[in-house]
Amino acid sequence: MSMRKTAAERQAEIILTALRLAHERGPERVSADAIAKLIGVSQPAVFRHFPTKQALWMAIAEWIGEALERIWQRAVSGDAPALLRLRELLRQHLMFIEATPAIPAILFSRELHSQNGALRAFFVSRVQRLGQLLGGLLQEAAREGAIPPRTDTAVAARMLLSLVPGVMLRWSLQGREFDLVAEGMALLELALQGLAPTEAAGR
Amino acid sequence: MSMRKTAAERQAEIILTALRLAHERGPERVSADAIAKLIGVSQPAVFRHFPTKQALWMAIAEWIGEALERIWQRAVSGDAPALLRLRELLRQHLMFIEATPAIPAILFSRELHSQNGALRAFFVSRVQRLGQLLGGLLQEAAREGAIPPRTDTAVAARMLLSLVPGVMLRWSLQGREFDLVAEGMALLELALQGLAPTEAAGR
DNA sequence: TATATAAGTTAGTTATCAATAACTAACAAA
DNA sequence: TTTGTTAGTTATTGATAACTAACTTATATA
Repeated sequence: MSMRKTAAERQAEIILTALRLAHERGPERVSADAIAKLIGVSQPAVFRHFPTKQALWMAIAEWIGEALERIWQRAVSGDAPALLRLRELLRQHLMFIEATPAIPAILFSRELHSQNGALRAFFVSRVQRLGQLLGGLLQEAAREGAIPPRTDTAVAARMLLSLVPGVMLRWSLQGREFDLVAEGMALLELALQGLAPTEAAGR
Repeated sequence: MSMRKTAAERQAEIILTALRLAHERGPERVSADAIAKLIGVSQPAVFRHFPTKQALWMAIAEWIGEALERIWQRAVSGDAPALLRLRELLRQHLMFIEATPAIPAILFSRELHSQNGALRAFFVSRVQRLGQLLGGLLQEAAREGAIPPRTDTAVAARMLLSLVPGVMLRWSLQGREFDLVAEGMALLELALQGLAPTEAAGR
């Protein structure tokens, strides 16, 4: 009957269960009690591994942040043309979100927006990090001649940085009834047309 | 000491106070008790005017929906070129959101995303309504020759429909430290460049 | 194999929430 | 001036939340 686990195992279990709950019932319903019941321990056991609820949210955020960083790094480092790498980065990014549906729920949650300042700061830093990566790829694309050299890559990066969460929000609001990756990539292509050097080179 | 008000007055007062609380403390903290304390009545008085909490949220949503509809109508109906009316519509839309900062808080709230199905359905219908108006303006613009006639106006409308909440989310996440209207309009211009008939006609 | 320690338990506390029951005071119209 | 309606009250309930104190047991290793 003794199903004791190491702290590291239990912490991972708690984080994954919290992600599941955040998606299924909403971030607000991620309670220590709900997690405990799902993994088969008592409610205070959760607080043994995370001293406060806020600490648990930070651990969840870091889990997401590390996963995203791996995805971004893999896409950025490559020798394909910059615009292709940018497409691939956003495609992988959207695929990860589709596979981890708790992310929109957490990103849009009040836990983030009004309650937990540290959590918000962490996500802001991740958004800015993505902005830097996109900006860098756009600058490379400008040097490669794939987009006009006069393009304001900072504004263009911020446009993509708005487009991605925007389509996520619509996806979340409409009950995930359209294909997030397909829709996101379609909107990306349309946005990139505006940066194409000539009418014909939109491809 | 008797500060009795008519039901209509009290209902309006409750809705406006709820909007204020949704912004200041987050939609989750919009409790009957908090509202009651702010307007100087007892907590059950709130439930006299709205039978359930959900009914209050629906009334809040309808208040927002009606305000937006007025703004959209004013911008759509006019005789300026369609693309100018589209810019004006989105500018007025963003100005209203800047003046009513509870809207992003509610739009991203769990109240909307996981809890209150009727509320979510209402906001989805409002988003679709905006999509129709934008799509209509883009079709007009295509007929006027302001954008290429082959443009897929439905996809373009959905791009704008993602861009707007996306910039709202970034604004909200970053603690409203940039100018929502200026940033939104800058991103809109960049997005419209992609639809411009020729390189030179980007203006 | 003893034992320290880390992983867990039971049994609480305090706070906040939506909602209801039972009642009262203001008011408008017949 | 009576009478029905409506806006309000106080008091309470039942859930659910985060968190804590005090105690117990599994397990790795000296």
